Amino acid sequence: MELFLKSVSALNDETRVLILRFIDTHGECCVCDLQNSLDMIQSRLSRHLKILKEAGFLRVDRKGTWAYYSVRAPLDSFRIAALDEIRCLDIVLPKLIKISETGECKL
Amino acid sequence: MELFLKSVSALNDETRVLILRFIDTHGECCVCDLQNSLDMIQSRLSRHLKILKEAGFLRVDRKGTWAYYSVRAPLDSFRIAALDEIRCLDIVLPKLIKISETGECKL
DNA sequence: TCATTAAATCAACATATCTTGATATATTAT
DNA sequence: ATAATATATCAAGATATGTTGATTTAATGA
Repeated sequence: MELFLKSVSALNDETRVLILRFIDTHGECCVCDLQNSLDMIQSRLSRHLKILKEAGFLRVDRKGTWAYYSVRAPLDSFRIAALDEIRCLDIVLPKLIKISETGECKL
Repeated sequence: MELFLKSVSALNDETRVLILRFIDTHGECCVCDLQNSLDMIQSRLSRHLKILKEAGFLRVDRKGTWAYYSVRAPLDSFRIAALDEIRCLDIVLPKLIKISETGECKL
């Protein structure tokens, strides 16, 4: 029950659904690119990424000071079903802004 | 997005997961039997049944003063996946107490 | 009509969750 | 070591959600 509710409560927020959809669409993203792309302040984004990670939807790969988040694999059947549903949602997805690669990332 | 979040937030409560699992296991139940079986006060139960119904998981069939709730059919793929997951949860399920049929239902 | 009963709704309070700005931690470069 | 930067965490306030007891609504039967 606990694990199920952890998954469900992670999905129970419009911001997190957007983040999950964004990373699922664009693949591995670092936090500063997510900040720019999604126009979210850092503490807010960091909080939601943590919740999605602890609920089993995302994984992190740290390279130096950067943290790259991507969809965890493999996912169990329920999380796959949830992600499938999220892929079908009619969301206006912001463009990916890759500032991290140009070295302009100064937030 | 709205509909998805409505489904998800309906699942985001231990009480409602229990109710859904109980009705899924025992089939159509009237509110007073649910009160007795699950040992919940009436307003609490009524609230959660309403949320599960509006999220598309349950349907109601009224017969006189009684209201019989059952799992709605057909369910879409996401709700089916959620229900499948709930069926696998290790829950201590209370016994069904059918007071409505013996006419002892006086709460 | 009036009383009874099942179920729904309301109001008040308690608890949980989200947002923000400030602070802390950790890594890299000078 | 020091400074700068990326990310994480904390504290405070605002909003949402759950619980309870009281009230309302609707159907039945005397």
